[in-house]
Amino acid sequence: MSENSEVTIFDVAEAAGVSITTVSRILNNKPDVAERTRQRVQKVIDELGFIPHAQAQRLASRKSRTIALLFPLERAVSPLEQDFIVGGAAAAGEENFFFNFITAPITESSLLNLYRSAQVDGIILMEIHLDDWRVKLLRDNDFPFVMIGRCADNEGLNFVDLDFDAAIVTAFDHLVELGHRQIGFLALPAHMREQQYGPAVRSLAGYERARQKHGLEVRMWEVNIAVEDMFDATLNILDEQPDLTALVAMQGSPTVGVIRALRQAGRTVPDDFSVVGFATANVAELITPPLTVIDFPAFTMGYQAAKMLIDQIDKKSVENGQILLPSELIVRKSTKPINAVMSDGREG
Amino acid sequence: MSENSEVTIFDVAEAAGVSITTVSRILNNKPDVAERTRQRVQKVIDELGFIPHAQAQRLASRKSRTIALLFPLERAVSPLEQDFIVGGAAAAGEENFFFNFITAPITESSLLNLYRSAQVDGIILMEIHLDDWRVKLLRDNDFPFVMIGRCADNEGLNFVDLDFDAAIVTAFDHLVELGHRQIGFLALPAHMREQQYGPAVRSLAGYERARQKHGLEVRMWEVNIAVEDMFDATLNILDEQPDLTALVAMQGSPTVGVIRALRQAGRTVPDDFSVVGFATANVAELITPPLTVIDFPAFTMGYQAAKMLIDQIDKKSVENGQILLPSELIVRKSTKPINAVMSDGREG
DNA sequence: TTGTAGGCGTTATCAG
DNA sequence: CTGATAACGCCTACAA
Repeated sequence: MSENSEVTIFDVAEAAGVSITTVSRILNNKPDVAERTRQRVQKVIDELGFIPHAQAQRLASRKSRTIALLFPLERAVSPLEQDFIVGGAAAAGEENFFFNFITAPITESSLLNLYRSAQVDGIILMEIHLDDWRVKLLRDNDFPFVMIGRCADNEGLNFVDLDFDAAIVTAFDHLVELGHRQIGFLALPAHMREQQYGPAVRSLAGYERARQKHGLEVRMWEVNIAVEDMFDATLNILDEQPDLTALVAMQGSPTVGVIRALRQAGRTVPDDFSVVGFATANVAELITPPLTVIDFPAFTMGYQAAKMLIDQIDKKSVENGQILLPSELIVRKSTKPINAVMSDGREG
Repeated sequence: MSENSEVTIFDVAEAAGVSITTVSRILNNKPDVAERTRQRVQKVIDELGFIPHAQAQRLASRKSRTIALLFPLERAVSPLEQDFIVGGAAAAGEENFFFNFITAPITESSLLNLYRSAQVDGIILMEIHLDDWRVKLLRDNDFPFVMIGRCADNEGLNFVDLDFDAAIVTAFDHLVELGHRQIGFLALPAHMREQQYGPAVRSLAGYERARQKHGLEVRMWEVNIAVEDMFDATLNILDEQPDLTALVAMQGSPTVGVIRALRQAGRTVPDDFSVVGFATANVAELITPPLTVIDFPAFTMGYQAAKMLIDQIDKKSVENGQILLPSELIVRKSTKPINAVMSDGREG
């Protein structure tokens, strides 16, 4: 194999005694080539170490074979979502697509330019709001994209999302089954709800459903996604409502703050108090005690979103373009039946 | 602004009454254009909503303005390194470079093809071994790249790495200063050392230095990077050497397994036993008690590597191409002076 | 300061 | 099944 990186399709054609058209056909696995010719040319390609020039291919074919994930760094979302990246890249790699990872803040024109400049064939959007300007823009311009998350109206849109509503109901079902009745809900911060951030709104709806389903009182607080804030909030809450025996929290890994506050307040998890969180397996295992959670399959979500997007780009159609992942409860060591607990929070 | 995405440089030239050369000059901020002309043409560009075709630019200019991070998924490295991605992408975005994130397994030819096919202008390599075939290959072919990590011989190479050797010494200094003398070292697994994985080898060297500096006995074990393995190993170690009062661990977040094992063995951290780990702030805060660590600044490392690579590509030279980050000890709640502890591990 | 002309390395169309 | 030839959209000497 030659080391010459300047070999072009012309050189191959000349050396093989065919036209560049034929070489191009072979490069792109077109059917209309004689098997003998194919083999002869392929041999020359290998001998010369010819590698097609990606940019030239993209210019001529008008396809970039590149997708991008828009990852809004500035919103400082939970590290839960980190695995979207890895999952998306893995899927793109399998399909021989390039995976662009973009963290720069996006504007209307920069978003459109991504397509107009032919840099990408499609985009994965995350941090979706119920009424999302990016979604409108891309849909109106008929640009291929897939959402991780979903809007209020998803007609004709492709997405993969977790069923946050059902997830919260599942969490409450679990606690009620363990005998808990005084259960608090730590919702995402108010500004997320106000901005109509999907998970914030839907988890709240789930809470309402769960509450009514089990006839529970309203015990809900909106808390920032940070260990300190979770810690402080929990102390205050215990102070106000010492009869609580369990909490469900949306905030992911910072839920460790809840457990620390409980310990400081003299409540042991899970003996005196149960906690259900929201996290990937990795994080849940780090927390002490290992956290019973609604699983957050970030890798899978990124993976499926990328696959779906590539389908959309290649085939212009997707078999199932709306994947709503069911919530899966993983019971670890932070929840326990209440019957071992007295109403004052001490062991019986 | 027009919405027509089919506007080309020809249309702009025609509408502005200039040649495409002039338009090109303005697009690329070349100096030799009359200010009046520039403004007139710029106005037309805006009015027409012209966006240069990225692939065409790349083909003609022979530059992709794209860098890639090769992230070896199969080796299942610690999640510490996840933030390399975000840091690298942030830096690339600032420099107007595209950031390709590649997780597919790489071969000699696929690595070379990345350059030969003109898909990328440069690469960030991670998981560097002292004698790394990828490094040799890229250096021999004179392809731009930067390492996160470093080889044994780094002559003429660019990298950003943590000083693992010094880091371990720092950790031991801290413990010795607290009065500890029976200190164990949980090294990275043997296969990493055998494969000459940089951090594995260098942390071991650091351990030897620290041991001799302080006149400590050899108390070293190679342990897998997994909570369970850390847990089991710690129980065995405590059984063998009950006089231990502190451990230094290289494994990152799974070090939580050490703390759990200590608790199970009746040792409380930090009252009866001190632990120093290796982790990012995020993870260290999740562990209970919050872990005293050598900080692992993954975001910064990814960021600096990308900046350095882009420097190398643009200017063909780098001012300081070998960044060895000093180790920074962050004292949290998992270490404590020994004088409060009796030799049998109970409080005095 | 501006324009002309010739690539850049492919793919695609249409004849043969 | 194969081959000219014209795009693809832009950049870059070189000339004016």
